[in-house]
Amino acid sequence: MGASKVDIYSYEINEIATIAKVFSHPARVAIIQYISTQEACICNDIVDEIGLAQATISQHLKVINDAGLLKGTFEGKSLCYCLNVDRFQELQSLFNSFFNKTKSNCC
Amino acid sequence: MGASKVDIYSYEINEIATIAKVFSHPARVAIIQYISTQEACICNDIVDEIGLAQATISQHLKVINDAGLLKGTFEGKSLCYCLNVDRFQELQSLFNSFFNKTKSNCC
DNA sequence: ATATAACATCGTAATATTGCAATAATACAT
DNA sequence: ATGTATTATTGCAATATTACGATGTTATAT
Repeated sequence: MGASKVDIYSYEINEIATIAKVFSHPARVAIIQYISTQEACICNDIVDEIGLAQATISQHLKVINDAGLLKGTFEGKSLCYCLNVDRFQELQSLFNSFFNKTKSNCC
Repeated sequence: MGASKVDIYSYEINEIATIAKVFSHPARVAIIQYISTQEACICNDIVDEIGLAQATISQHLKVINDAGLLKGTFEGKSLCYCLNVDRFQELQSLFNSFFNKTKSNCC
């Protein structure tokens, strides 16, 4: 086992879980936070900033990117990672609408 | 490896990741949503409602409970699982404050 | 053309998660 | 005390995730 039974849940439920998974690792939260603080499109300070190997950071960046959270401009020899604020806010909205509609009235 | 290097991140970052992990599995999202819809404290319909074995549901409930999201009253032979709305809203606030402070100004 | 710099990808080892059957524990009823 | 119903725990197998070194790839600089 070890595989989630994705097919038995609704689209919305899987969507929430997928979003949450992106933020479920501290390295990814740290990367997202760090990227957002940079005024200029600075790149591989991420590796220096966070104490993980370049391959590992790249792996996490892929997960973040797959969620649509990166907006990169590719200039010169260094790629540029920026937060896709529109998408970021979209995820926030999705999460909030899930939270807002989940109100218990028992106990 | 496979173990997250938790010690290299700030408390807040680990907190966000820990919260997100609770919601990162569709079964847990479904359980939380289902519990919230029940007016009375209904219990092990969860197993019938979601298509997983009782042991698996119990395991997921433990994760949800460890996050402080359950408020149970123990009456009769069946335990009662209710959503702890206060804690739920607390998590929502923590998440939102993370999202609100993460605003990119690049690209 | 070669070197270098910055990322991505591959392969692999270690750990975590998911899921279930079997079993234990608990609370109530008889 | 014994039986029954409900939930928890244990043990195990399968898969996923995390992390890193090694190697590719791509774009510039010389």
